[in-house]
Amino acid sequence: MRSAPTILHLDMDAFYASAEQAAKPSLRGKAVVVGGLGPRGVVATASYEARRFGVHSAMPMGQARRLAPNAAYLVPRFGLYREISEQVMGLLRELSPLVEPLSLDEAFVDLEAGGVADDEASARAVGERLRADIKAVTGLTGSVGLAASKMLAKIASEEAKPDGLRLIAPGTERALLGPMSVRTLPGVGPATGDHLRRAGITTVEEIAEAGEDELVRLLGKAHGGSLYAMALAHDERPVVAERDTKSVSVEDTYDVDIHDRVRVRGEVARLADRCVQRLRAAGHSGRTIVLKVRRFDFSTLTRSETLRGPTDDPGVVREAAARLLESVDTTGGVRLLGVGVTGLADYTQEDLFAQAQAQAAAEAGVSDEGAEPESGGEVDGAGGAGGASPGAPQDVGPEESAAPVERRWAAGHDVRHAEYGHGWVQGSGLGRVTVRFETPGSEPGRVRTFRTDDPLLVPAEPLPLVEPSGVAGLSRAAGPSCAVEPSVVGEALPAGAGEVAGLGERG
DNA sequence: TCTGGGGTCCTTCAACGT
DNA sequence: TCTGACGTTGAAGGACCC
Repeated sequence: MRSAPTILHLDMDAFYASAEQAAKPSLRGKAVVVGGLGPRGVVATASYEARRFGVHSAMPMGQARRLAPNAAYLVPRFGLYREISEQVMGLLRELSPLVEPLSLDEAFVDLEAGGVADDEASARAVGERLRADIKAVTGLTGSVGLAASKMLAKIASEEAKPDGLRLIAPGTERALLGPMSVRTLPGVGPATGDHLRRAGITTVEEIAEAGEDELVRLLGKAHGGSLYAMALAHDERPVVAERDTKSVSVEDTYDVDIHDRVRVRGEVARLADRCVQRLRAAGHSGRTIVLKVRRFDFSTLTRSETLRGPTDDPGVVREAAARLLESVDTTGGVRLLGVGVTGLADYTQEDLFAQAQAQAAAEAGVSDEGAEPESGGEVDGAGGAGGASPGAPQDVGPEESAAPVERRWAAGHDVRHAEYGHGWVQGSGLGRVTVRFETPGSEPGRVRTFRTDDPLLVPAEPLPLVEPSGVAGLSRAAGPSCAVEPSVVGEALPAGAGEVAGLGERG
């Protein structure tokens, strides 16, 4: 363990919900819940106002709605969150080359490696400046934990929430950790927590007292050993800036269980294609295809098949997934299907095959006529199903389709109206869409309702939460006027005042 | 209205090669 | 030729995290 608290853990406060509140002035100070709005959705993030009603992450959305019926319910906008995240990660990288992002809203930073802090005072100063910079650049708050190890820095940031900074001074760790619940330690979830509780262990101190042998007996070598070390505040894990992806997968939970075997096959093929798109976008291929099936009773099973070489061919993945499906009984219905690829490589078997062919041809002194299957020199799709070269997705976006598509307005998404300007979808249904016209820098705006096919209404990109000048907090007064008098089609939706519904999402 | 989506890591067991 | 030990790999499931 290092002797100074120079590991920093940053955790943005209620990130998705805070981003939505920053983007939508009318939601500030209100209960906001972000997550899947379908019948089987769960909460991704709840604002602190919503948490007062008992709403928390991973809670079924139906339960959240019962607890906080008047909260604003929004679908996540990962594009927006990713942009904010990149700004935040940029600030972290100014502190040190060793930044380890854990998710869009969380990261570790090795301050010592950055040469910006080597003792308690300098670490604290860096942490406070970082929080101020994040606020200025994004308009959002983050909590900072500082300690001598990753585990302790994470615990510290948790203690600092919301909008705070906590430093755990070296030498005080054991006393601090001792009375805490075992669930505080990373790697202790509901199952391990129960396991330990049945053995009479509920606090970190009791783990330390039980001894390593007992922990290993209870939880196995790897888990027990690491947990015992953590209980003693020993955590030597380094901050790792670059992590290789190990697998790529996609999965869908269906609003209603699927019973029709033909439909199941179709969904698996569709998921296989989506998975390959993601795989290619990441510049990977993979050798092991995994099919995941969650049945009507929530039992989950996986089937996998390892190919002779890595592939990024949609046809090959589709066929493998279809073969795997044949060994699964889906009578009774399935609620979730997933397709994944592991054993990743950054080349494909087809690449190697082509290389070998080209090499053989060169050595034999023959031209490459006939040996080159595609003009670009890259080989694709031994199965013949693909057609696009790697890195060039063959699917065209829906905007290129000539046929008119029924317009869907997702709750919370940005729109622009030719007359009223920028706003966001507050709800939709029954052929109507309700829009609140406001921007991050404006006062809370007014609500208008339109027909869903109103030609003056178009989807829009999210606006920056803070004016690009970087002068935070000063831009509010100069917000665009939303006081345009209404000449509005239709009336407000029959939802209660102030309620934001996700009607129309997911049908 | 019970229980998302995308990951990582670990454990157990079986098959297989040496 | 048979057998046991051992390591590796693959398959499946479970737990955990954000």
